[in-house]
Amino acid sequence: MSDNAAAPAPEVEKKPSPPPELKRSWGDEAEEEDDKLPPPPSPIGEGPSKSEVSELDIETLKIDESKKKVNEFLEEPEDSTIEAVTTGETPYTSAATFEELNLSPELLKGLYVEMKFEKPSKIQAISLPMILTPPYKDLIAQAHNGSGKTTCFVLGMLSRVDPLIKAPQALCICPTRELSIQNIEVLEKMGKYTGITFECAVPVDSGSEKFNRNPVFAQVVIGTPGTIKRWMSQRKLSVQEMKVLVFDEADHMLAKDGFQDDSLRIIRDIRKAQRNAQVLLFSATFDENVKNFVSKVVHDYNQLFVKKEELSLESVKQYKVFCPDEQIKIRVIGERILELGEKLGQIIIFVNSKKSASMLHTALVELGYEVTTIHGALNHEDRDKIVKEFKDNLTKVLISTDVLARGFDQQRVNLVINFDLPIKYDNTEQPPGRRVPREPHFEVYLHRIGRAGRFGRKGAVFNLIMTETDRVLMEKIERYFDSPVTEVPSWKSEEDFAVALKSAGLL
DNA sequence: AAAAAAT
Repeated sequence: MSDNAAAPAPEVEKKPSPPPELKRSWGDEAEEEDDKLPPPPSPIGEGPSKSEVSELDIETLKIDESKKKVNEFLEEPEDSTIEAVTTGETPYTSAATFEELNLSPELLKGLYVEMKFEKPSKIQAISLPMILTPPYKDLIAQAHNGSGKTTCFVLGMLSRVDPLIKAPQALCICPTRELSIQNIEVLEKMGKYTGITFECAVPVDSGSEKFNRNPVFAQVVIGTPGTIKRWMSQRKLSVQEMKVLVFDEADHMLAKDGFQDDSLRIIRDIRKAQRNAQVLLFSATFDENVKNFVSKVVHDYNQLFVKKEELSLESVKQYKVFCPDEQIKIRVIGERILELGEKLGQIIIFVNSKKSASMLHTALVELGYEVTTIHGALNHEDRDKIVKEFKDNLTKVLISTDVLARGFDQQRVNLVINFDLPIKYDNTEQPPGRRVPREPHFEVYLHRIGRAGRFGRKGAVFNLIMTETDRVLMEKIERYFDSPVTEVPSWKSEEDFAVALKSAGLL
């Protein structure tokens, strides 16, 4: 099951010595540490960029006097990107240090020693008091990609668990098995000294999952909707002691074309047993529709939002390349980008369909490039293996469907390629026969490019534009985020790509 | 028409 080896809580150690300067180049790191992740660039949570760190000085949150009031965050003006709305009488004070949060010494040790955190990142400073202060209100929290959302809710879950109660008390639901596993790994690390038990609720391939699995005693459960629902309906997962329910990628989990039905059902069942269970919704994106809907799902809630124009597009340099046909798109990837080989970090190439993934995989392999591919039609074992190889830096180029668009965290990825632009398919309620012009999927676009430039590192995206439709989609994306995408003048020019990557800080 | 999860 999990980490039960509760070491007798040693003294919480003093903060670790200041982190190494992060001036070394990406390539250097990759060569030196084939096996390990490079050290995080900053000790601040999953922290903001370095520049942000130095000026980060979180002030007291305003106490809301009336029913519902908007607190513009009292950061330096240029830094005031997070807007908080609180309800009720509870005053919240932004946490400048982890000590202020009344965490257990064991949990603090995990933060300092295992996670190498020094003080809360901005989103953590603001959201953690809201999560941890009674009465435990629901929360809708939006924050930038790679800004430390995961650590927020993992820390939230760990600190709300009563170590003495050996039953599930916190549940986190994620859209994919990959994200569930990743989140479990964070929880394991952060909670290492707490002795809090956990289990990952994702489907397993073969017969290893017996007909009659044992009831879950783990205190924290993280997994995908189907498996969690099954465990609940089979009475293997008790919700009697449930205190916290987290939805990672909450906008997708509650979207009609996402996991809305499953999610609502799980919320309902938990609330039936525990009326006051706290519901936490986290995502980098909440479009207006979803925002409206989710506000009906949560009860008395606080919220944190970021303007879409300010959502993480700064650290990732965006490019578009016009390619006459599909063959050229493939050649651009091979001859213009993958040729640069060792000079680049890891790369994810996003496609819109499994078919597209297989096609591209075959084509690139035929051209002699080493790539691996992941999508939902592979068996679970293979998926896990491909992700593990990529995370261990054993493979450099990963072709993926949107299964990895959200949340996937691999710090060495600094380049994303959109072989296909993300499209919305849910043009629902159209009169028959009427074709609606294709819309880009803005949220997916943002999530995809958020795979590069994690933690304020440099990153770039190449959007391969082939048809007139692509061109229009690209324009809409630029307009939506109010962020121009630089054109690579000619797909034929190696120089043009080198210039682009240099300017993005990757070469 | 897509993807994902799972039945």
